[in-house]
Amino acid sequence: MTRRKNRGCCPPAEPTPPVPAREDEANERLARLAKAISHPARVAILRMLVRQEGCIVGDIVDELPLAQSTISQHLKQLKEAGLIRGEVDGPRICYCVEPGTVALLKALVEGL
Amino acid sequence: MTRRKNRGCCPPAEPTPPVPAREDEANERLARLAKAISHPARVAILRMLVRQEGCIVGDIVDELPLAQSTISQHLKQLKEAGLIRGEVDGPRICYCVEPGTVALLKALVEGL
DNA sequence: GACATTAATCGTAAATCGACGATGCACGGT
DNA sequence: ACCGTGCATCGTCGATTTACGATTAATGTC
Repeated sequence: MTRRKNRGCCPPAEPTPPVPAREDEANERLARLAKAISHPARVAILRMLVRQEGCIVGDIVDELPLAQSTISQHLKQLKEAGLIRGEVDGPRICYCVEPGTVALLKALVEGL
Repeated sequence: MTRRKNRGCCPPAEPTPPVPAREDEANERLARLAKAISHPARVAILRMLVRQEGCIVGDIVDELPLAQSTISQHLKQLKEAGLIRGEVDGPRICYCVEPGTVALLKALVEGL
């Protein structure tokens, strides 16, 4: 059994950031978040994490037809956008969604 | 008076495309739409068109600190993603939102 | 028909992206 | 203390993006 699920390794979520009042800032924020999910692999990763199916990098590598280093780079981009967070979990690293940022993304898109 | 608004040059909207059933396809679709709004200028343009404030390219060029050719390229990307549509309006070209595609984008993001 | 206006396209340069293999690093286990 | 495992980072390559000025194409006007 190599499948690992629902590790529950990702505690306190940050509060949802507010939608920027100035439109320019909202545009920048939305553009940054959109860019983070502008690649199918990153969307797939985000979905996996939302479903909490295997937040360990190895699980993600198993699911996607990409090299480990490539996955790592996609994770980095998602993390830099604030959409996910990585916690050290023993020798591994557990990624999980940052629900507030996802909520902000939804709000920004809804506000279009 | 150089400001031009609400030309109403954009008739029948296409119906909202369905959210793809297969997750891969949904990921690809979302990634493509996200990429289309992954630049602040394109978000700004989309907002202008949603508000129907000046759908003429000249108006957009006036609003943004970018060269005409650059704006034209951004418009092309939005058009290729299906988010906007351009209609010939005399010597000018009137762009407007494709509401169905915007709705699809909202649905895909909401489904994350 | 000549001309101005409007917007798309072309050509180009700099920066970024996406992918990979190879390497490095931190941690646990023995 | 030494491996082995798991992941990040580095170096590289080709492809794509973003920006601009210059040019071209299409339309309306005189």
